[in-house]
Formats: sequence, C-alpha cells, structure tokens
Amino acid sequence: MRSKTLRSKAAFEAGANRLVTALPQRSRKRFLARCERVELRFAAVLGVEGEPMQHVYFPIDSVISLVTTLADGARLEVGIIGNEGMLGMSILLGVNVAPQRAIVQGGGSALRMNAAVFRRYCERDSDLRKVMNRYVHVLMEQLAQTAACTLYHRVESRLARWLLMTRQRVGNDRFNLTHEFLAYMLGVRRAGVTHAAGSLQGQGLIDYRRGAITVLDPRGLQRASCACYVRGNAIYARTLRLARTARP
Amino acid sequence: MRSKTLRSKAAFEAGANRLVTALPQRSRKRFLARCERVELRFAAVLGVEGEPMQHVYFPIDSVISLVTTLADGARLEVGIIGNEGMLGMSILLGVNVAPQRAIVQGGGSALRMNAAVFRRYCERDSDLRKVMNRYVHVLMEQLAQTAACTLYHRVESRLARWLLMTRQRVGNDRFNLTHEFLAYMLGVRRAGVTHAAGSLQGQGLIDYRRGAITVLDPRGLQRASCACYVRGNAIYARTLRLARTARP
DNA sequence: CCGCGGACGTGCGCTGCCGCACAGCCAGTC
DNA sequence: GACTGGCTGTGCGGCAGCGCACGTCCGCGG
Repeated sequence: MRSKTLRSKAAFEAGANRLVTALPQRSRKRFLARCERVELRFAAVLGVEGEPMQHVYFPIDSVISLVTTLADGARLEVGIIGNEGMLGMSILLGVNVAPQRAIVQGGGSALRMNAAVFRRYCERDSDLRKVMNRYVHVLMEQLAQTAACTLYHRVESRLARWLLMTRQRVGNDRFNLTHEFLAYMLGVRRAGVTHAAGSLQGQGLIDYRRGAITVLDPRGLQRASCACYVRGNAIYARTLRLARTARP
Repeated sequence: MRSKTLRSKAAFEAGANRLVTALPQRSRKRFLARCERVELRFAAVLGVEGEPMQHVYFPIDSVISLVTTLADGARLEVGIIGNEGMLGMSILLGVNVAPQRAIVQGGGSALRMNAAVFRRYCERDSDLRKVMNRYVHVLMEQLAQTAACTLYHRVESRLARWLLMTRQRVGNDRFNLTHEFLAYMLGVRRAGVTHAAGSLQGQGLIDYRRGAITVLDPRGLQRASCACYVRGNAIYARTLRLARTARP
C-alpha cells in the first residue's frame, strides 16, 4: 500500500480538475490557496437561473448538469460539467447571474471558490483568463452541438451519447440514474427512455437495475451513439491543448 | 431634407452597432479608427467552422446567421447576429478558429476589424472586454435557449420567432427569404415551412410572394411565436444594459 | 412476512414531421 | 410569346415520440 501522501498526490494528478491543472504552476498555486474542497451531494442545486451566484465550482469527481428553462417551463439539459470544466463561467464574462439551473448529477468532490474572488483573479491573471476563456469557447460549441443533436438524433443515440459523457466524467462504468431522471435530462418521456435503454441493454451495451446503470461495452455504446460524443471530445482536446501554458 | 452630415450622424446613432455604441467614448474612437466599413452580400460565407478567422464583424444593418454542422453533415442555425451583436467572439476567447459557419442572411453594411487587431484590443482595453464578454454571455443564453426551443416548439412557432428576430435585425418589415432557406435555418423540410408560413399568412400575420416576406402584424406574430423571442430580447437588455459604461 | 412506494415495462390512439413526389405558377430570357 | 428555372402548393404513406394509463417487480420498513 502506498502512503497517504502518495495517494493524495496521485489523486491530485489523476483526478484533479483539468482546467486547474492547465494553469501555469505559479497561477495554480495562488489559485488553489483560495479554493476550498467541498463535497457535492446528488441532486443539490448549485445555481438557479436568474439568481446571483455565490461560488464557482471545479468538479474533481463530481458531475454537474446545466439545465435551461424556457418561458413555458419546459426544461432541457444543455451541458455537462465534470473535471474537464467548471461551473460559473458567467462570472468570468462579467455577469454574476446564473444563466442556467445547475444541478449535481453525480455526487463527489469539487473545488469551490468565492465568485467575487474568482472575478478578481480573472481580471488580474491573464494566464487564468486564457484557460477559462478557452473553456467558454468549448462550452459554446457544446451548446450549439446540443441544439442540433437534439433536433436530428433519435432518443436511443442521444441516450447512448449521454451515458458515455457521464461515464467519462464520473470516471466509472457504473453510476446511479433512474429512467425518470434521464428523461428529464433528454427532454423526453420516461417511457421513451425505458424503450431506448431496453434496446441498448438488448444489444449487451449496458445493464441497469433500479436506478443503477453499468456500461458494459463502451466501444459498442459509442457505435450506438451519435457522433456528437466523439466530436465533443475532439473539440475540447483541440481547444484546450493550446491553452496548456505549463506542465502539471 | 436634412444635410448629409446630419443624416450620417442620425445613421450612426440609430443604425450603428450597439456593442460599439456601448463602449466608452474614448475606447470607441480608438476602436472605430481600426475598423473599416464593408458591404456584406447575401449568402456570403464569412466564416467556415474549423477554419481560422481573418476578421470580426459588427453588423450595422446586415444580418448574419450562425450555422452549426454535425459530424453527419446535418446543419442548424443556432444564432442570429445583427446590429446588437458581433461575429467572431471566439477571437476574444483566445480561439482563432471559427466554431460555426457564418453566412450573410440579410445583405447590408457592417464594421469589420482584423482579427489579430481585435485580439490585441481585447487584451489591452478592459472596457472593451467588459462589453464583449457580456455579449458572449448573451450568445450562450441564446444557444441554450435554441436547443430547448428546437426540441419543444412546433415549426410554426419557431418560424414566427425567427421572422420576428430577423425583422428586428434588418429593421424592416420586408425582407427576402425563400421557404427553402427558412427550412435550412430551422432544420425542417421545405414543405414544412410552406405549411407553417401558409398558416401564418392565413391568420393575416405575414404576406409572402416568391422569396419576399412582409410582416403585416408584428404583435400577432409575437402571439403566434413561442415566448423565446421575447425572452431572448429580455436577456439581451438585462445583460447589456449594465455594460453601458458611457452614453453615446 | 406483508405492505407500500419507487422504479421499470407495456399498450393504444394521436400528432407532427419526414421522405418523396408531382403539379402549378411566376419571372425573367431568348 | 414560348421556354425554362426557381419558387410554392399539396398529397400520401410512414414513423418517432407524445400523453395517458395500467401492470409488474423490487427492496425496504414495519
């Protein structure tokens, strides 16, 4: 067994938030000094559309969903945030009001920083701005893609994509989700999810029982999903690689 | 008749790009000195997804559509840019690759600035950044809303909304568009547009003939549209009002 | 061990939109 | 004044997903 210190270090390197990791060492140190580590509980609401934000979050092994709300009350998940991203980019953009509802979709830990502090950091530290700005760009591409994907792609493909994205972010083949919740995220009926999930299960790609889903065959699932999954990853990689101003 | 000078001034105040107008006077002057005025022709392609951008554009009375492309080639308009916005925010975010296809949907004039110059301005001028950042936020909300609107709302409502947005940006009740083009924008069949447009015409809200559409009853059209139109305007007003650091 | 509530399965009629196809119709052109 | 190409109208079969509703199954607490 490794010592506790070694484990923590490994955890930092493997599991830390990738945006934070992308900061040059000096920026990162100062930055981390003003963060606190918090545990996010499943279904917690970290932001409500139209209300001011108190904190920004950098997930480590938690997953946050961005859910937009229309004037008629209809809702749809439009973005997923894991350790590759952050919640609260609006602060960076000079707006302290949350644009979407942010709910914890997968419990776990995250780094949290006071919104006002984060804003000041952004104004002063151009390295930080560089990284965060690029992430904003990625998020915009994700939003645009979601719009088209939602229109053109069938529920089964979208579900497959969604499961892959979640799997990637929780870093585990198994996670807890009900069909009801998935229906909410995808903007379809619960019965529609049951049908699509049944099909994926029939193909031996996933397995689920009472709120717990296991991805059995990620490759196969990728084939069943729309290409939007691969594309999203490609955009992220392409856009943020260049922002890596220092090695971790 | 007013003198030419007076007309130019009126044109500047009424028709100039609102983002530019929102800049403090000093910033604005320097800014305008590095812009050139260009005429945008209908259907011109100002940016191709994945390719570097040479310029950023601030429409005056032209209208630009942002069209996203999926891996399977499917396309959907996800944003509209008129004199309230700009094309090329990615430059501001440190990415010089266009995220979406940008096509001129309504010919007219625009201010154009070299992308590299714009980038430098953004780095130096924090007032400029402030305004542009807020616009990025607005655009993100527009993208998120489009995703949900596209999923939940019927073609007729979406068409109505689209016509209202375009009308607002061209500043005229009459503009040139074929059903084919509208179908492309909305991601539906041409026949679907014909049907929806026929319905709107039957209600006396619009009139169209061979590629020319006239909005007869904006209020009525607003009632026929989904609430996303009003909402989008509200978000813009709320977000950018605060950014107005100086009076024109 | 039984009851209960939450999660999943299924069925039915309906509607909005699709894909395809063809028919009118208008505006320029030769 | 006929021709042609672009724009619009319409029809038909098909299907994905909706709304609604009821049935089943599992797991937990009493």
